[in-house]
Amino acid sequence: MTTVSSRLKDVAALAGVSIRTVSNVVSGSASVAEETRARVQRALDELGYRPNLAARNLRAGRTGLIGLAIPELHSPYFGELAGLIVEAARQRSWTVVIDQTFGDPDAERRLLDGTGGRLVDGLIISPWSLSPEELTAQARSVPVVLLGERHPHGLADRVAVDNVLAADEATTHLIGTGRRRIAAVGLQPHLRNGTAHQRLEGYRTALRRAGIEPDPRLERTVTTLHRSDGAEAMTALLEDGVRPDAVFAFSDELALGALHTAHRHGLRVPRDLAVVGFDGIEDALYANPALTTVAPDKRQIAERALQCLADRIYSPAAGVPPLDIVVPHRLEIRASSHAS
Amino acid sequence: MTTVSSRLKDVAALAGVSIRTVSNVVSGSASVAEETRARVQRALDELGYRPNLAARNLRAGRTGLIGLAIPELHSPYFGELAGLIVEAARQRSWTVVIDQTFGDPDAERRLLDGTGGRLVDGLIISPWSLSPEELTAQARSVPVVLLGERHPHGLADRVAVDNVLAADEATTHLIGTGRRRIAAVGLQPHLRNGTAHQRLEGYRTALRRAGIEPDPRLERTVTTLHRSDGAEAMTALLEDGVRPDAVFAFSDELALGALHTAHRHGLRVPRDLAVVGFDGIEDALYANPALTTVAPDKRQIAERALQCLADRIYSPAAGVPPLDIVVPHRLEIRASSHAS
DNA sequence: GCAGGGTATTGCAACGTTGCATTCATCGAT
DNA sequence: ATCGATGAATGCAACGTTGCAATACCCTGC
Repeated sequence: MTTVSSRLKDVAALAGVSIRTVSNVVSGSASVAEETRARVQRALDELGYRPNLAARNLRAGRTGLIGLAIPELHSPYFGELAGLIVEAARQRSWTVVIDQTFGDPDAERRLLDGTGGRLVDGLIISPWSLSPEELTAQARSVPVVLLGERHPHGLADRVAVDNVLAADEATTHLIGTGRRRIAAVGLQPHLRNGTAHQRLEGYRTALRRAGIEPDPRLERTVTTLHRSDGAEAMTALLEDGVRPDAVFAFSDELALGALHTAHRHGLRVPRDLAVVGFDGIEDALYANPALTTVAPDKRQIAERALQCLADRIYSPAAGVPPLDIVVPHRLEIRASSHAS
Repeated sequence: MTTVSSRLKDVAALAGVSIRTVSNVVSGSASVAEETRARVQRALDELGYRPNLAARNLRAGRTGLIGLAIPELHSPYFGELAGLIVEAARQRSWTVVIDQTFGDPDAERRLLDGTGGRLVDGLIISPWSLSPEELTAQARSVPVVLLGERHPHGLADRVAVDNVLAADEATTHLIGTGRRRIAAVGLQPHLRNGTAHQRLEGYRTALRRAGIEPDPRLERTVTTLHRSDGAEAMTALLEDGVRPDAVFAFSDELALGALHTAHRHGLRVPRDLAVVGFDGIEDALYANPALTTVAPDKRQIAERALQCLADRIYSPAAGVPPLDIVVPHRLEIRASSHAS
């Protein structure tokens, strides 16, 4: 049974050397005689020494923690993304603390301005309810990387897919399968979040290019991006009699909800209705039928975001302008949008 | 624009008082004259003071962090659970650091014995590959709560549903819909994890009670609990010609994978095949058809686990024996298991 | 035999905070 | 007038670690 708590001091006493030498052995940086190192190592093992991170951090001025702020962990997209970020962070010897904002603008603001203490060395935030202006207005105590949100002259790096292009591709694909009455599900005018707006833009662009005038009755607002919202929007679409022959949902969850409602109403997918989602979550692959989706390269999002943080944290050259990193996406075409 | 970093010292200098007085104002514990408090408060605001948590933690011997170790964040069950735990932790002013073990026994061991430093005040772990014996053998540097795993004479508190009972209920429900050839998907003999074993036990008990002798060919092993494993197991079941009329999957993901394969093979659910899952994830509700599932009360799991930690951390009475907390579950009956 | 250069080890100080004890002033009770 | 009690503010020390500089020692080369 190891001791609950032992410090460099205790190890030093046991090994008959100074605290500093033990520290040198632990860090492995300075040169230590082989014999001494062995003796100290034995003492370390015997006492089960574990470094006190609070002390280490106090000394170093760093905590080794980075924050990840996302709207909600239970949604598949953010769950998958968070998993990749935690993994990538571990490779860089960082630990991730996760905060859920639930789309609350105050929570997002609080995290950005660092209220609540200098706990983290950097912050990755997927903003939801803050406008681009607000995101850029804050003074920052730590480097920040924004996920997904566009910010013209921001103070922070940004990593995201090209939402306009991706939405355009998805819509163009649907047009290519012969659809003409394509609904867009996922507008969120109540939020200042720009993502939905960009996807709508891509959707309309694709329609116009094909000579189809966007029909406002086919553009549907949702409260959140959950399955239930997609189900409700689909119900409304069917009841309003606008007779869509396809749905482009701004998230896979919305698409899955729409799919569910379509089935309930006896529609056959993709014969009567094609469905395309956005996010590339794993559920999409196993939906019935398998859901076509725009899949951002999430692994690369995680990687690039951490790379940005690392650069800012370890080389704090104040002059470097914020980066705007566009990660690739792929349109995964599956059964839900095959030609009817 | 606030200063990037200011300490009690700086605030004290600006307000013309001692460091200690500023500390008293910040903590609000000692008595401070109203006029002084106001002046200090103004200085605090002006400098944008944020406490240095490393220093505070070093002094207090606590970090205010708790660890959450789960196999993987991207699976819906753990994503949902993690979200609830993060939320419940915040209500107790704790911050959660998340670790993914990916079922690696070494990773689990490392977390339990505290290698890697005393970062957290407590640990919630959902063990996957460690046997009950190993889980109890470790000396612990911090309080630990186990999720899901049974451990007869453990050193740690445990929070879980009654797996045997829950599996029994699910199987009994299937029998009640007239099924007789009920497959069990999710055995994991390669892991020492007891969960699958308990669910198998409940499954067999229910069969025998109904006078059905368990058929080994209907009991299927999986590598992990992902959708793909469920899909593969279903494929094997169909190809082996054992002709099941129902599937009880030990996780919802397995069930969704099985559902997917069943559809591909032209089986109609629930007419030709009934499917029941386990975990109560949100996808289950929106599957086609909606998936019957055994839903543990996840919110209560999160609450009780944190309550255990709080008790151990704040009242470290060494004598209190480990608790074994059974949280309720509900069998959510949906279309996937309606009578054929 | 001594300068010069390396290796091995050490002590001191500091990171920013808070517990404890102390100081000083004020006020009411004796 | 004196004492004790109370309120307000402060100084000191310590939490455990590591950067820096200093020390002591040994070896090589002239």
